[in-house]
Amino acid sequence: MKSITIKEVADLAGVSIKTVSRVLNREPHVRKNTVDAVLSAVETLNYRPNLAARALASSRSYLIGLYYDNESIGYIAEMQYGSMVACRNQGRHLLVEQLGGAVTSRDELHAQFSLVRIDGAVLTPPLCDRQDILQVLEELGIAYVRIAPSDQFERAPYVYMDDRLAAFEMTQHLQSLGHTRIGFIRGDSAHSATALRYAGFTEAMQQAGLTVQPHWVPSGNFSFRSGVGAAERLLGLEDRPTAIFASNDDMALGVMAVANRMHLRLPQDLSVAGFDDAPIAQVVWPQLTTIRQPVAQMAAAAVEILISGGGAADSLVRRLDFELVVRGSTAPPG
Amino acid sequence: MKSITIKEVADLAGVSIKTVSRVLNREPHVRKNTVDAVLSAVETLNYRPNLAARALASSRSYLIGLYYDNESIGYIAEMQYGSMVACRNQGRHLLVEQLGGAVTSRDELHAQFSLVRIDGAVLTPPLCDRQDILQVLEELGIAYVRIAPSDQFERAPYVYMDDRLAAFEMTQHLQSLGHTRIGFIRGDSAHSATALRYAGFTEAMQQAGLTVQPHWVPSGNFSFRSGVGAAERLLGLEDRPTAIFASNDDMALGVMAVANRMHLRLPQDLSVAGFDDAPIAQVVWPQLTTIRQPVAQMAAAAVEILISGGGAADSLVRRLDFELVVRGSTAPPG
DNA sequence: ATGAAAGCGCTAACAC
DNA sequence: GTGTTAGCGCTTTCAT
Repeated sequence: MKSITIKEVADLAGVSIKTVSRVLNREPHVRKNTVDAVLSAVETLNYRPNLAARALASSRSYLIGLYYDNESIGYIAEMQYGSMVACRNQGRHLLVEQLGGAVTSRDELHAQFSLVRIDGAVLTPPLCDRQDILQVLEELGIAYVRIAPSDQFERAPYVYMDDRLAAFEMTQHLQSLGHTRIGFIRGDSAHSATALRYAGFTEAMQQAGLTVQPHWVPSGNFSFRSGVGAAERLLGLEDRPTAIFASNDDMALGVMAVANRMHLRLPQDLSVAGFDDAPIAQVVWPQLTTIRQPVAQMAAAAVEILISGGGAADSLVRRLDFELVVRGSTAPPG
Repeated sequence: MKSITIKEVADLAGVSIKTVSRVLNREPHVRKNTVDAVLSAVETLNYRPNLAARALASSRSYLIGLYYDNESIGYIAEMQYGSMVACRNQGRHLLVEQLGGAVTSRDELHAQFSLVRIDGAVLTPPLCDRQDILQVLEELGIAYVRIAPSDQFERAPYVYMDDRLAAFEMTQHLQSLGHTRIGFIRGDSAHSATALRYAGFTEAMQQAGLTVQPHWVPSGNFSFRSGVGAAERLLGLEDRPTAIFASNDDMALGVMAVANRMHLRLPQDLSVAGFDDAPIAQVVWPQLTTIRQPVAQMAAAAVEILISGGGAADSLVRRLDFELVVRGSTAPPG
């Protein structure tokens, strides 16, 4: 499987290999004629540069690493899709690695990042907040972009969406339907999104002059089961809410399960809203009103920042827009 | 970011770089003493070989590619997880690429596989049956392992699970609960699994002396919506079945949605069974009885075959075991 | 059992 | 604008 090298292309085009290299890397100062000759030689020979050789010579690998440690399979998959497409568009390739409990010591992290010299790393939550990882990457001089980090915003480029505003708008949606007794299920307090979404909720409630009853704001941990628990508490109350806004879809599904079991009709007897737009949201009946996160776009933006290699300071932070998706699970009370 | 090279290790260990290379590659004919000296030098310098250099010199890349084109996000994610872990265990890294409608021409496929010279490819369904891809890989001399291919079994190594037997056992499970009127929803006929699962179903029915009513065997396409359609037909019948076996979970959920809407109680009025054990299966109420596919294990096995580089002919095919997962959605009729 | 030398295919630095 | 030369860090081949 002898493959074509730059030398053969140079010979065919009647130029030196350096010129071929120039053309391939889109360097300036090459005559149009020469460029054409080289490109046509590339074409006829069906030449593809050898990535390993390139990497060795230029100490760039043309590989971008996506690192995750997240139980939500759909979230990761969408991240991967977004970053993969962005990589492809930029002539890069995507390396995917899970960085779980197993890889924790500094040495292991070093090994992880030294073996393949990726050109840049995309860190998804919750890895984006792991100090040890950030530090190792900085020590190794590997560029990284964080997705939805929760602090140290100055430290490195990042992309995010406005969780607070999204929760605010969802709450307003419920209010606009006529709900005043609105329950809210908080998520895992370790996630930064939890505080933001809760803030958006309370803000909308206050702005509408509605009280946030403490017993209408149970805490879950983003799991289906925790949604069930929270819903049992909420729906067991005498003055139970007419709408429940769960801060993610899994918990919202827990609420729906409990409501079904209690023979509450959805959405007449109870409106339910979620957050994430997980695939399941369209599968349940009624379909779940939720917030669509621009997950794939965030990943793509991260890759783009990485490849553009810094650039202007204002391009180092990218906010992407969410979308309020109204489906059948929310309706006027009564 | 000057990193440590093999030269420095050799100097510290007092040997030549070739000897270091031997130790690192576990080549024979090195004295125990020398090995120890090298390893300790590696340790103290915290040396990591440069993948690009290795790849260039040895024309191996230490990269495994996982290729997919599948709408089921959970399936892919699990595949990725399985192959990633296997890669990590073998000192390889995983490259993930979607090969959708966009990449179709022979030239594009060539480009796709020539740019990064992966050591091997894992082809997931439905890519495992794409002739053009197989051919390009063969032309380029890239080893590949197919997951659950539907034909040309002699052509290359593959891993699979026994869909027919799984469907057979699920049908027997329903029969053992006392069901005799069992509906079956077929999947997309383009998928090889469809015929296999249907065969398992009919076989179990015949073996139990039960008739397979043609109007009890509607076809879907593996989507939730198609499950809804099929269920509407089945449950609208006068002599409707007491149990429905949908050939994947998404369609089973469609059945459950229709049953709920018709105020049928699950599982008393209707037993529902699925196939796949998607995450959703545990989220719905009642939880879905289904078949757990060894998705991650199949991917891991594929990577292992790839890395072991062929070996004995009988190691080129690996069958992995499914698991019948009985949950709340199936029960005796009545 | 170990080492010296010659590349792998490309880019960087410098000539011209 | 274009070419020449010297590596990048490793493995391979062939000596010893």
